[in-house]
Amino acid sequence: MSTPQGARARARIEVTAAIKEEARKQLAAEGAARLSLRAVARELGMVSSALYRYFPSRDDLLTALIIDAYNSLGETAEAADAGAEDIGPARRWVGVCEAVRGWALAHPHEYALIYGSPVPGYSAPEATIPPASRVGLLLIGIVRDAYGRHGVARDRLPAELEPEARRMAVDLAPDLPPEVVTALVAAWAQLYGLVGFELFGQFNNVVVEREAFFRHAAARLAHGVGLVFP
Amino acid sequence: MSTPQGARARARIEVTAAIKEEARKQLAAEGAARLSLRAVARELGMVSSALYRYFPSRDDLLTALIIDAYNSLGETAEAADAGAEDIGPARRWVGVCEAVRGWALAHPHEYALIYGSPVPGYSAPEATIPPASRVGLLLIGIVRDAYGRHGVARDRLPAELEPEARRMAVDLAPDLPPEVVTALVAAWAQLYGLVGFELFGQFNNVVVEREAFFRHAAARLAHGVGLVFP
DNA sequence: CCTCGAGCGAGAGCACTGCTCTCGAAACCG
DNA sequence: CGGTTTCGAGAGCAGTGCTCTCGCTCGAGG
Repeated sequence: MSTPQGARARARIEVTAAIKEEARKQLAAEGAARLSLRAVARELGMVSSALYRYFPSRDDLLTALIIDAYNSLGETAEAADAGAEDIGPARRWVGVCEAVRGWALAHPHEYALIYGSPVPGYSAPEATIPPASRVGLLLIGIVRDAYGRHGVARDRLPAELEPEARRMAVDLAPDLPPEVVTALVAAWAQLYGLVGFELFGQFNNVVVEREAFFRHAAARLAHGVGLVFP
Repeated sequence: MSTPQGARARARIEVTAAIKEEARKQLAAEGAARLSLRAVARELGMVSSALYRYFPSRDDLLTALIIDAYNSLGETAEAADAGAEDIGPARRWVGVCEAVRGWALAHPHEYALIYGSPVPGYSAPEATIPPASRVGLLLIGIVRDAYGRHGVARDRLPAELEPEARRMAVDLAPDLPPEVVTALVAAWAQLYGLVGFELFGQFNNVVVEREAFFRHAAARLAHGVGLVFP
């Protein structure tokens, strides 16, 4: 599996990678909607129909880019948290949030591809689910660590949400209290609200010092899931 | 201005409205990226070039739809809050949030148009700013009312954010304390994170009882800006 | 070693898009 | 009434995703 036998198989891998690379370049430059199969093929010196030997449709190419983007974001977030166990859970949380924001600012079109409006008529295939979960799992892990070491603050759930909260806890983090898991899921979504508003221009003429604003908001999110600063 | 003189001016208004209506229909059915000028013209029994007498480009038509969408959302939110002064600020806040979510679920493609990834190469014109502000202003108004009547909970800002917080307060709500305005702006963005995640499928296989989950999250947002339930 | 099928690139072509230009008819205004 | 503006129709351009066919070439099986 790691060593393709023939020259043909090797070429296929290389061409596939070259297509993705060129597509990613166009995505970064122009955005998903302006990504053109023909332009990618042109840039690679092939004819557009040849590209269909590698990706059955434009959507499949986009899906490959989506998976790569999720993994790139996940890797960035994980790298930011690596070896940071001793700075305390709240700081780790804020660090991961800042890594997500930083990645989004550096790759706006890729961020838009995965967290903006989904391409119309396009529904994410199964293969995107694990890469898409990486940041969420990382955040869960931070709270789990905190819960195990110093405990976390908790507040009560309304009765109507208790069954759902228990269900989410079983699915996502059976070792955490349901009210914490609920807060975690909400904070996860809210994080992307903050990033998206900054990225998509909703903060224009509203927030100027965005980094400081974001850091503070992320710290409040941490507080909301029960993490405390030492 | 209210009574167009000639039959020509009247016809122009009617045709413009018909174009927008048909475009909105296609937008709702297929999404912004698949909205086609030619298809709109075809459906209206005109030829595509005729449509350019009314909208100089596809982007201009989209802009008109964006403004309408902002106004529709704003109207819905304002209607939900109308005459609700006596249920208390926290309940009013949650009510407005639920109205936003309800509108988004009812008009997913229009929501994606205004709060999803911006159309590539497209930057929002001045004319979209006032309609886009309606929900934000409504939320500010609720907190202002609460502040005037019973006061709001406040927590401290980090030093690095104080100048920015004061600046935002001057711009948005000079009568509110800067830390409340800061929390308000963050909550405003976070609200759209919650709605967007639900709408764009990020909650699939994660959150099931979405209405109850959202109500709870919105209540926590209210708490975050200092509103308390009676 | 040779052969035959599978993989591959090129090219033509289809149906579609946004947009421009021109032309003739209709409506408006002095 | 006459001149000007406004409008719809049509043709056309450059671009898109995608399909199909045609040869060439590579490589696995006999």
